Amino acid sequence: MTIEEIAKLAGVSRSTVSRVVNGDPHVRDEVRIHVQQIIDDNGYHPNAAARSLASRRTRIIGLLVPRAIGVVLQDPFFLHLIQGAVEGCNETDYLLTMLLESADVDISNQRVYDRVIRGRHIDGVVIASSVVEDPIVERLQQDGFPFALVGRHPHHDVSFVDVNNVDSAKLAVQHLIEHGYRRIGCITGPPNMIASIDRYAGYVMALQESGRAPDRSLTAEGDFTRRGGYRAMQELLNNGNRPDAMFVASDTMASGALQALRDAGLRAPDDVAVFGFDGLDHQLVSQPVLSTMVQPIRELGREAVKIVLSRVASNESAPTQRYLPTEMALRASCGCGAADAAAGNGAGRGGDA
Amino acid sequence: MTIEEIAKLAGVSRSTVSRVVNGDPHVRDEVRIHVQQIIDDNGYHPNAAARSLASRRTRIIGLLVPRAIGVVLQDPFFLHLIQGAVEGCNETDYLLTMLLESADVDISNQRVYDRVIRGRHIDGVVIASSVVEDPIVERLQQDGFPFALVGRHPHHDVSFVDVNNVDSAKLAVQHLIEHGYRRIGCITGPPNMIASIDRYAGYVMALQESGRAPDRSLTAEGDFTRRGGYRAMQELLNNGNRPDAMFVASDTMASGALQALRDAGLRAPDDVAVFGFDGLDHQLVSQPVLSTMVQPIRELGREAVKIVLSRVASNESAPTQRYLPTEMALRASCGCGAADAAAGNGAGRGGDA
DNA sequence: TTGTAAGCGTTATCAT
DNA sequence: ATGATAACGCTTACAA
Repeated sequence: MTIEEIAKLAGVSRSTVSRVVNGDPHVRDEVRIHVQQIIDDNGYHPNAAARSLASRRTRIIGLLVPRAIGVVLQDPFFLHLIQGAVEGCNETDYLLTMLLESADVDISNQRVYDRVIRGRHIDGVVIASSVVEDPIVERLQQDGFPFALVGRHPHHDVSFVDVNNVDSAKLAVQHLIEHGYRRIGCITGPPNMIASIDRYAGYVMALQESGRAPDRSLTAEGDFTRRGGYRAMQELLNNGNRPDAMFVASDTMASGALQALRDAGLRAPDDVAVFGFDGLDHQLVSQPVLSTMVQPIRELGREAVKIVLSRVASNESAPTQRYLPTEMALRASCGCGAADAAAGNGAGRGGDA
Repeated sequence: MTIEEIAKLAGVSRSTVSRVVNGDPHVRDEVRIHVQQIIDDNGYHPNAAARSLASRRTRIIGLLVPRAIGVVLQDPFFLHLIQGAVEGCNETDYLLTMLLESADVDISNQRVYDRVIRGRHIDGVVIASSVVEDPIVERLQQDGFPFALVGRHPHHDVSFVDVNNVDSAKLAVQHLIEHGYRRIGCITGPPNMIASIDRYAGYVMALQESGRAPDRSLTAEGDFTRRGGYRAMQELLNNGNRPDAMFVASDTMASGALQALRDAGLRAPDDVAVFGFDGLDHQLVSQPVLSTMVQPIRELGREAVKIVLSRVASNESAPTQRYLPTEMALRASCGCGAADAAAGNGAGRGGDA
């Protein structure tokens, strides 16, 4: 079935069929209905390649998931991000395609880049990486290809959407301080990710502003996985310098940390309080219920799509850098009691930067 | 940059450039090198839409991940499957695109289907669903669209790749029987998935062949998630009829079950032995080390891609139904001692069906 | 081995 | 509001 055949069947020109397909208002209702009928009857769907070639638009945007597929997809954070991005696309009649890099071969990733980006398979791309100095950002910038990051980027010319990780982490730690904990430790994310750096910075700032110096022996490095959080917590427990509270840079790690406490015969929050980050503890088996700093992850995904689309529409426009607000969810693990209610508490700046 | 410009720069016709780009051997080496040089110098990459339109091939295959994005992507099983599929594509210079269905709206999924499949965005599709009577299978069959399932399908006309879940589960349970356990329970997967049904069937067969009747009070239903396994195990422990061994239909669930045992103050394998399925316990925090039936998940992904590609190449060919072998990994949780070695033990039929 | 030319199925511009 | 007609950038017989 081609547009030509439909045109013939409907007794109109292919221009008219094209207009109907694309919702052009300049078609008589009578004609539109008739043509649409024939389209439906024959199960006609426009050929994507022909359409893209003629319109110079694919109506697809990519979601680039950087290497380490395993690590990445395992994190529930990504599920929400993806879901948000899919929603953002659906709302605008775009298609989302996940671009997967193979774990090992760097060359083949390069090939995928060329094929997909330079070959104009997609109109724009959302990048869910956010490691410091990801080379792909520069490539895209040079190619003048529309893109947006989920996770802030230092360069003022790069579009992104994020939460304010520094302020949010700081608020979380301040909350622990208000509880009266004296030895507040931290499990960080990988040191090459901006979110890790920012959250750690917030942790340090909160301590410093309350007149304390951060103690390196209370800090351990995780990798945003449950197992990483488990090991980091174990490490801290084994070095003989036990904290009475922990700020953990992700809920996934926090769930591992809680597990480590349990396995060590310790109780949270009585022996060690725990505060997480992300707001997806309900996806995990966590007990006690985790207190956490909630990010609007789905919104981040949607917003990233919106930004990309706006850049697709007009590539000349100024870059968009947007921060979405976070919210504290105070539950049992920080010592707030069994109350399961969330206390609203915007930490992000909100609105444009 | 278009092929035309490159041709002009190289002083050849665009056919020749096309031949070089596509690795056609009918080009003089001298010319090929010269043209390639110019291509590289100018960073030329063929336009995907134009290429597809002319060749009637997109060189993309889709990986359709059925609804419930959350449930599905969370399972490490999928990570391996995806990785395998990506590899299979890389090897053949195809692109893999993940087709995501939005969680809620059924209509939009339909739209995606039409746009992607009927619009010929992709040449073929791997379906990672495997729920009983997935309507999409029939749709694809009717449309004559190349596809392959990961997970067997009862219809003889449908191509798929799978392991023999019945036999494999049976072997696992027989192993538990050989250990001397008397009250062997089972945690199943969702009842609408073929893999669940088959594994449960294997469990029942093993019991029956050893002269026992399966006891419904020793069986609980999970959903292939860690949490689901946790709850199912709790349920069995609470009904007062404690098993001395468990066959759990996935490692993810098994890890939850082990957790439930620990939380109940029981030890594995001494109080309750546990045998898993999948072979991805190392991804999980499991203690003791889980005995499990290993599936070659990545191979399943690769193989599914291969099958789809062969059907793309010649749509007329007979459907391919292939079973890959499984392997028992006997570790501590079934009572085999701390030995971490894997005992080879092909359970699949191997080769074509 | 290389070039010529005819599509591939749309959209977009310009008349009417 | 509708219809011709010229792109869009490439592949692919077919000719040379």
